[in-house]
Amino acid sequence: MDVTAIIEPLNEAQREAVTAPSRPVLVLAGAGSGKTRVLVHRIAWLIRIEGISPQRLLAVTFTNKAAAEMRGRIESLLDFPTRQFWIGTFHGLSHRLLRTHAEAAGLPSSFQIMDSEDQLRLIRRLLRSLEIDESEWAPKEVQWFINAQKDEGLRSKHVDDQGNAGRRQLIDLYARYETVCADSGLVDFAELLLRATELLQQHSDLREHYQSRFMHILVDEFQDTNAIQYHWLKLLAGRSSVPFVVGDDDQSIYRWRGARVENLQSFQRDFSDPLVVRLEQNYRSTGTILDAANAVIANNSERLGKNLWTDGDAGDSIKLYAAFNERDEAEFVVNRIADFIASGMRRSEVAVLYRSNAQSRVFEEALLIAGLPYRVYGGMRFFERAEVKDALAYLRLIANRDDDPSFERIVNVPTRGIGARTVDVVRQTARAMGVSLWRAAAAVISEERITKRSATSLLAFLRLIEQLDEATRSMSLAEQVEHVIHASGLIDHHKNDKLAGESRVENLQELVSAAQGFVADEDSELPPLVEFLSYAVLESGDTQAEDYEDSVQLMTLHSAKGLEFPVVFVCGLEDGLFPHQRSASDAAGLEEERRLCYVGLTRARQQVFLTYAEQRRLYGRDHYGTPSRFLREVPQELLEEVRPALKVSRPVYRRPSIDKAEASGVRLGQRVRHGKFGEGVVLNSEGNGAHARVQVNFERAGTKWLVLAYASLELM
DNA sequence: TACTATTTAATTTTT
DNA sequence: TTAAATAGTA
Repeated sequence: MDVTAIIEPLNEAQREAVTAPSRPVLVLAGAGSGKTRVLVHRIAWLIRIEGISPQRLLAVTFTNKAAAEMRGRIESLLDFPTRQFWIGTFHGLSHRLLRTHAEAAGLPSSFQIMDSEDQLRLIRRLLRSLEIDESEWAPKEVQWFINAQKDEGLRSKHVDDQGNAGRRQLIDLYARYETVCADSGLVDFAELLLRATELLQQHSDLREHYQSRFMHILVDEFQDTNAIQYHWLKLLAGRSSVPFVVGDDDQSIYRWRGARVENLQSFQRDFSDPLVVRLEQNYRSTGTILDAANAVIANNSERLGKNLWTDGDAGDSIKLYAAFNERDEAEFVVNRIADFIASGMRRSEVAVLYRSNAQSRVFEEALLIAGLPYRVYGGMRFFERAEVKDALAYLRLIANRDDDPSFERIVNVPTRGIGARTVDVVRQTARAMGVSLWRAAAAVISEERITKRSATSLLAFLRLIEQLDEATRSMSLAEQVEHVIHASGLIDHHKNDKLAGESRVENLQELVSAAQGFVADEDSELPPLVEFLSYAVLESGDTQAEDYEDSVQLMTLHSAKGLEFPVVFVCGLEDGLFPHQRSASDAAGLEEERRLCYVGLTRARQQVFLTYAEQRRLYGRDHYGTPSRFLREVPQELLEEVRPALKVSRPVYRRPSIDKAEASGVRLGQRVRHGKFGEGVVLNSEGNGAHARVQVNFERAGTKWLVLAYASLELM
């Protein structure tokens, strides 16, 4: 392979990035500007032209999907296996480091990973054992707190209580949580990163080893990195590695889970003399779509600045539909989809995007009526299904008896006469003795702390696990799984269930297939089972098994990031829904919503439809919203309002134009001042014209409904 | 222990 | 509205 094959398909900016000399590179890659191509070609360039050994490259992504795609594209471009080459997610690579250096990291060699659900269960159990009322501390909040600290790189001992008693308790819970995890040999997702970072920080020999090994470190979606990930990168890069990061500040939509766009700026400060390349030529969308997206995002401040352009056609105008209510909205969308399909388009070429998952329902119903197959993104993944997790819990307990969450999960699944009282005694004993539930169970039996009958049941459970371990020791992984799902009684348990039993049994059998298809690392000294269990957590599988049927794509704006479709519907464009009410109170939140809108628009290749509903049923109540402010940010000349053919069934309703809604000036989240009640925030509004009313939450006077025409509110 | 009634809370998501 | 979690009952 010569230079031309790598360079030929690139434009000038892409070429500049791909062929950059050995110095830090920051690629600001706009939507649809070929960022994956740049990463893949950069790697090809480094290997083929610079002659760098693949072992000396590290490529990091956020999702397994992105990692797999990159791997695939490198293989097809270079026609060369990428086995020895480190491409993976932050979590996957951290996991690899921790497995390789478990001892140095202070972890048992057979440590296991908890997913968020496991983590939440563990926290719930912790709160219960401390007799902390869940109404005082919602387990979710505690979980959020702990993860947020870890994402910032902080251990419980590092967190400042700021003289706040509530915070002090959270920190205390964090500390106890750390102890429980350590005792059970469990590691949560954030812990993978934090622990790996500490490993590199505390062991200079390892740090230097990896720093000199990885000559080049490539990072995808850099705007999504959080504090610990950035720290991780800096440690791995050291002084000698050359970082090559690709990101887009305008597509940063994960600030709420710790992502720091500022890392883009920090990068320019922390790495000397970086080359900054902007990819602004877009190969995806029509000129009209790009103009609209550029105009919307221009309302954000503190951008690094970018303007997408295309040398393609302007294309069709953007269509706007003002629906009467959410059902009318869905009907409109589905009718349009039917038109597109009638004109020869495939169903999978159309995507319906919305802000929150709850919105999918109405679209699903309408698609069902129209007989159009669809696929909803998100939801339960294979390895997250309850029955699959039960089976995995058996396997985890076989691999590690101290795994308390797994013990709790299956001690009485299927029911074997071990009731809540028995488990309670075991829990208390475990706590008093400072040992795992497994050891405590043995003690409870020998010390006769429970009834004879309970003791028999509990002993039978302990024997079962021991037997499963012994019986499967010489088996292959798949045989092992097969044996466990039968001998544990799980299969029979679900067979008895008439309702959902059949699919559960199928899923358990699917787990055997997954084990069969799992290729364990040849070099690893760990049992394949331990590796498989980690794989199951880190790569929890697809939301749905590949459905081969051509179907309309339904998803949230968040999950649409990185995808593209010829036709895109962005729905529910109402203030309060999109931008979401809960992001409306501060400027940063609003800007993130706007970026989300930008992401939505730039998913489309040919045609964008924007819709909003004047009336929307949410949580059983009708809401009368104003059209989203983002609609007003799309230049009028790019928009074409679509009106439905008049229908008899439709109530006669004066549809306020967007401009009129703007004229009222009162929007959700808007701060207002009232002569008598003082200052407050607009929570809700309904009606129009002289009847328009708004609900305002006043700081001093509480929540009130006011008629706009009389209240004379002052906008702030 | 399993089923039923009641309460509660409700962006966005990957690992 | 509705789904999920919890509390109460047979």
